[in-house]
Amino acid sequence: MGKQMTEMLKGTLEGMILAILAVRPAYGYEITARLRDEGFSDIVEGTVYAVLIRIEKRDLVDVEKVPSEKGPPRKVYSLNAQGGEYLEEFWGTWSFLAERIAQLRQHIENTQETGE
Amino acid sequence: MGKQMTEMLKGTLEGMILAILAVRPAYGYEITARLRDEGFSDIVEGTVYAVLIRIEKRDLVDVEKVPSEKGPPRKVYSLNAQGGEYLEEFWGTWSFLAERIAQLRQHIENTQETGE
DNA sequence: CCTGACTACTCTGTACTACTATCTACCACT
DNA sequence: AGTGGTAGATAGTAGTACAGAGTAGTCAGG
Repeated sequence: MGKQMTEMLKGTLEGMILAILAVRPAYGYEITARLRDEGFSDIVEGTVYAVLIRIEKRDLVDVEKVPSEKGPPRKVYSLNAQGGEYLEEFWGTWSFLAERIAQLRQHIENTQETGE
Repeated sequence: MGKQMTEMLKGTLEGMILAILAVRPAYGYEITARLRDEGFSDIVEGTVYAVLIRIEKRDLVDVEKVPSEKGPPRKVYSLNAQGGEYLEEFWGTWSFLAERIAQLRQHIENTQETGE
């Protein structure tokens, strides 16, 4: 994983996982696989589990143990009301940051064009 | 500063500062003030200086001491070639992440509409 | 003239938190 | 016994927050 990406994931990975859970409940291994499919190719499983444990402790998700055909039972996480609120906050924070950064980028492009 | 914002700044603040320097050279105090103007109202000076020292050590910027009318001499930072490359990388990483997150958000909205 | 208050400016040290790497361990089927 | 799905622990690295110190000018009041 690139160093820049690693740092950027701090503060966003948690939100992304909550967002995934907002679509539908899922378990750790599945979430890892989905993230990998979406291009976060070398995300570490341990990282995802750490996030899941954290959000469970903060009571942002409900947990249900479901037996799987292979291996130990899955822990299926689903977003609860509190988690929904937290996710809303996340979108707010993210939007703010993304807008500022887009602005900065725009500013640079204008500068280069006009040679300010 | 909100906890979520604090975490999100990890990995992005550095890029933002480089982006500011890409527009024109600047010194620490000035950068802090500009960030504050743009809405990052409670960013701490010490945080900015830490980033500046780091990017100087990594040789992403050139430094010039300029006497100021008030107070100690300013350290004016300007982006060098290597810093420019690094900033390009940053935009790449950021774009990737921002796109995925936008996709996730879109997905949630669609889910809510159609009740998938 | 001198002192103290205020502003501009830089830098340092400690604490907190998140992600990574690596490893352990469990379970079921072949 | 081996393979693949599944969960978790631990130690290490790195970035930001916060608090505070230090330096160098200006200006008001005595």
